[in-house]
Amino acid sequence: MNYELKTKYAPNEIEAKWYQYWLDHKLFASKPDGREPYTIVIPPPNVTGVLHMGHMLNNTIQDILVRKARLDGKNACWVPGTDHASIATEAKVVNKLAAQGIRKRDLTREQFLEHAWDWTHEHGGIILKQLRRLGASCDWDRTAFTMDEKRSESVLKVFCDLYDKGLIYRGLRMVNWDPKAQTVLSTEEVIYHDEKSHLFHLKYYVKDLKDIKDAKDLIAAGNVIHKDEKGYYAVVATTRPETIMGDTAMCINPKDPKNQWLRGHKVIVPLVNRVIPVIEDRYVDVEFGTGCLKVTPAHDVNDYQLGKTHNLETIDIFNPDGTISDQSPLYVGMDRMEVRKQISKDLQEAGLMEKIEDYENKVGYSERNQDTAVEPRLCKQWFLSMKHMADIALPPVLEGKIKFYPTKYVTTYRNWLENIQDWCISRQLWWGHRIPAYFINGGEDEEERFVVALSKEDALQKAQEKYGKEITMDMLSQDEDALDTWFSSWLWPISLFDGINNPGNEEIKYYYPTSDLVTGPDIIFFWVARMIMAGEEYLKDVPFRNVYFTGIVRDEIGRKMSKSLGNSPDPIGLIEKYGADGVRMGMLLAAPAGNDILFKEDLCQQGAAFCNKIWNAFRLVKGWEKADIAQPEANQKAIAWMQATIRTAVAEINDLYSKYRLNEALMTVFKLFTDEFSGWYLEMIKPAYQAPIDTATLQATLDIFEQLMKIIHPFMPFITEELYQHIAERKEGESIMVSTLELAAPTQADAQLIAQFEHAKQVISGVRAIRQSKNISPREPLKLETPKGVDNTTWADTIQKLAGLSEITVVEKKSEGTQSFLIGTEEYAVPLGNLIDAAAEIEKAEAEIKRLQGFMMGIQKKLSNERFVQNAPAQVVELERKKLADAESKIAALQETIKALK
RNA sequence: GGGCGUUUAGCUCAGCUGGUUCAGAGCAUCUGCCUUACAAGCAGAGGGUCGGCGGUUCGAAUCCGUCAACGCCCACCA
Repeated sequence: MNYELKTKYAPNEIEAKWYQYWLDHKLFASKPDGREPYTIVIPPPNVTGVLHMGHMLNNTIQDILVRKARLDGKNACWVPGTDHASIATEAKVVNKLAAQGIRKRDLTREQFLEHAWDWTHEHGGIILKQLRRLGASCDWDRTAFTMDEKRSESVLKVFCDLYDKGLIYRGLRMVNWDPKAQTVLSTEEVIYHDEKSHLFHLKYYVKDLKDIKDAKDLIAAGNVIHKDEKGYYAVVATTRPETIMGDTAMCINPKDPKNQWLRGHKVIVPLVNRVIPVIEDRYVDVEFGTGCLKVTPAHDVNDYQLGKTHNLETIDIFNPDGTISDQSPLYVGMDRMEVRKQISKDLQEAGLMEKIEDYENKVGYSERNQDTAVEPRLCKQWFLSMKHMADIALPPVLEGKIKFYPTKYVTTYRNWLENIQDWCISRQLWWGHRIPAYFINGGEDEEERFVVALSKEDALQKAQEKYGKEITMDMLSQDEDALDTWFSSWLWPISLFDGINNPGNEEIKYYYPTSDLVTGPDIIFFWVARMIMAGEEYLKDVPFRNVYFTGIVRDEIGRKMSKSLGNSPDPIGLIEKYGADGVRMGMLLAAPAGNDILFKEDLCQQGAAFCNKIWNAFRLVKGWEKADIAQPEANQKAIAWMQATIRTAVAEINDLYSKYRLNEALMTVFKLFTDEFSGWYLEMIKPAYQAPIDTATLQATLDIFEQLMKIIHPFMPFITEELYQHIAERKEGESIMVSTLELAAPTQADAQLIAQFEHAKQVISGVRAIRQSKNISPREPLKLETPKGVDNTTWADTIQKLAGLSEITVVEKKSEGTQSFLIGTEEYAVPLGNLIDAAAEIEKAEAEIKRLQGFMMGIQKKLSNERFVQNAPAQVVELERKKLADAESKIAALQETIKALK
C-alpha cells in the first residue's frame, strides 16, 4: 500500500476516480431483495435544462439520504430521469428554429417533432451528467424520461381510464391563454404580479336621453348624474380600455343609489358606437369606481359569468397571438398592448375619457414565460374533474400517513385541495403526449363527436359502436393537442416501476411507496399533490411517506438566484474550485430545514477546509511508526472516551436525520471530527516527536477513523471513500458506500465518561488561558495545584500532556505566587512566581466578586419571596439554594486570593 | 381581502411540553502562536434587555393578547 499523501487535499482527480469506480462496480444499482427498500424518485429536471443551485441543494439532500440509507443496510434505490417539460422545451425549439429562419407554422407536426427530438438528444441529459459531478448515487441504469415508451404508454392509459371513469371531460370554459406560446395554461401555471397601471374612466353616453325630468328627485335620492354638452353619460372605470370593442353590456348594481337613473337605458360604447343594454347584477361592487362595470364576456372570467346569466352576446376580439381580430371594428391586427396606448390617446382626443388615475393591479403571467400577460379566453379544452381526486388525496396527509417537513405545508395543501378547481390538461402544443382522442370528421357537430382510445384501431371500433358502422378509418382524426407536462409527472413514482402498464409487478410491489420525496414548495400543487392523487387512484396507497420541502436558494443578500440577475454561481465551476465534497458541505451549512438558503461562496471554502482537515488528520495517523510496546493506560482511556463520544454523537445525528435537520446533523459531524477527534483525541494519543505508537492504540485509532469516515460519508462521499481505501487493504469492488456502520446506543457509563473528560478539558483550558494571558510558551512546563476532594487522578496523565505540565500536586491550600482559576467551586492554581501581576489580579478578582454579589442578590430576592418557595417545585428551590451557596464559596475563594496577593 | 410563517450575537440559525449559572452553535471579529498532521491551522477572548408593548405565573426567549417589520401562499373585484 504505497499511497502518497500530499499535504494538501486535491479533490479533482480523486472525485473522478471514485465516481468511475462506483459506476464500474455498479454500486448504485438496486434490485429487489430481502432487505428493507429505501426509495427516492428524483424530481425530474427539464430534459434540456442545465444544473443550477436549486438542483444542487435538492440533489445533495437526496444523495445524503440515499447514502445514509445504504450505510444503514437498506436497499437504497434512487431513480433518476428527466421531464419533457412541454411548454419550456417547445419554446426553446421554436426559438432555435426562428433563429434559423424557420417558423413553426410552416412545419408539419412530424417535422416539428423531429426537430424537437434532435434538440432533446443534443441537449438532453446534460443535467444528469452534471449531477454525477456532485456525486449523485443514482441508479443510472434506471434513467427514465417522461416521454419514453413506458412512461408515454402509462400516460395514455391513464387518460383513457380516467375518461372511461367519467373523470376527464371536454368542455368550453374561460381559460388562461398564453398568447406567446399560444396555448392554454392551468390556473396553477398563472403567476400574478402587482403592476403599476392606470384606471381609465370612460364615458358611455346614454342612448336617446335628452332630458331627465325628475333629475332633482333622482339626485336627492343619491343618484350621480353626469352630463356634458353632448348629453348624459355613465362613467366606467377600467384597466383594460382595449377590450371595449368586445363590450356587450354595461352593468350596475340594482341596489346602487348612484346609478338608479341608468336603469333600463342603453348606452353607447365609446369609439365603437355599439349600443349596449344596461343590465343589473348584484355582482357589481357599489364602491368601486362609479359602480358602472363594462361587460366583456369573451375576455374576463366574471364578465363571462355575467354574460351567461344575462344571455349576452360574446364578441371575441383577440386572435390567439394577442392581436386584435377582425371581429373588432377597430385596430384590427394591432397588438393588444399597443392598442391600450393607442385607444387611450384616441379616447382622449375624442373627448370620451373623463380621467386617468394611477392604479395598481395584479396581472397574470405564464409561469414559464414571464414577459407576456395571460389573456382570459373562451375555448374548448380537456379537463380532469378534481373533486374525487381531492377527496382521495386529502386524508393521507391530514392523517399523517404522509408527513410533510416542515409541517406548515399541510395547511397550504389542505387549503388548496378544499378549494380545488378542475384541471385543464390539454395544451396547444406538439411536444408532449398527444391526446388519445379521435374526432369523427364530417357533419355539423364534428367537434362533439369523438372517442377516446389507445390506438386508432381501437378508436375506430369504439366510433363504430358509438356512431354507426358507416364510420371509416379515414374519418378519424386525432386531437391535435398534447397533455400538460404534469399529467405525466404525476405518475412518476408509479410509472418508473412500470406500475401502470404492468400492475403488481415485482418492482412496484417492492419499491412503492417510495420513502422520501425531496422537492421545492413551489411545486406542491403542480406535482406533490397530484402524485398523491395518482397514487391513491391507481395503487390505493401513498406515493411516498415523507416529503421534505427545501427552501429557495438565494444569494447572500436574499435575492432569488436568477439568470437575469447574474447572481447564480455556476455549480460546475464551484465543484472545480472547491471539490464536490466542499460544495456539498457549503450548500448544506446554509440550509436550515424548511428555510430559504442564503448561499455564500465562503461556505464552500469552509467545506473544502474541512476536507483538508480530514485529510491531514489521516496523514498524521498514517505517519506514525508502530512498535510492539505496552499500551499506556492514558491511551486506553482516550480510546474509551472517543468511542463513547462517537456513540453519543451518532445517536444525536440519527435523531437529526429522522427530523430531516441535515444541516444540524452535518454540524454535529463536523464538531465530532474537528473538535473531539482532531482537537482532543489525536492530541491525547499523539506520541512524542519521532516516538513510535503502540500497536493497540494505532489499530483502535484506525478503527475509529473508519467509523468517522462512515459517519461523514453521506455528506462527503469522495474524500471518505478515498481514506476508507487507505485505512486498510480493500478488495477490488469494496467500498465505503456499501459498508455498514453498526454502533451500540450510548450508555449511562458513556455519559459519565464524557462528563468526566469534560471536566478535564476545563482544567486544560484553564491552564492554557493562563499561558495565553501571561504569554507563556506552550513548551514551557508549568505546575498545577489541584484542590483536595476532587478526582485528580483519572485524567492526570492526559491533563499533564495537553496542558504542558511537569507535575500535578494535590494541595490543602494553594501556595503563594499562583494564578488560579475556578471550575465550579474548585480552585486550581498555577505557580508563576514573579510573573504574577498582583494589582491586575486583584482588580479582576474584585470585579468577579462584584458580579457574583449581584448574582446572589437576585437569588436571595427569589428565595425571600414566599410565594416562590411555596409554589415552585422543591427541586427548583433547592437548586437556587445551591447556586447561592456556590456563589458564596466562590466569593470566599476570591477573597482568599486577594488576601494572598496583598 | 383571507391564510401561514419569521423576528434570539455583525451574519446564518438552535433553543421540544415555561425552572439544570439558559441565553447557545457555526461563521465573522479581536489577541497570541509558522507548537514537524493541517496558517485551508492551533490556543484564547469579546459580543445579545431573545422585534415593541401589555398580560398569565412564584418564575417567560419559551404560554396568551396586541402592535410593528419582513417573507410566502391563496382569492374573480373591473
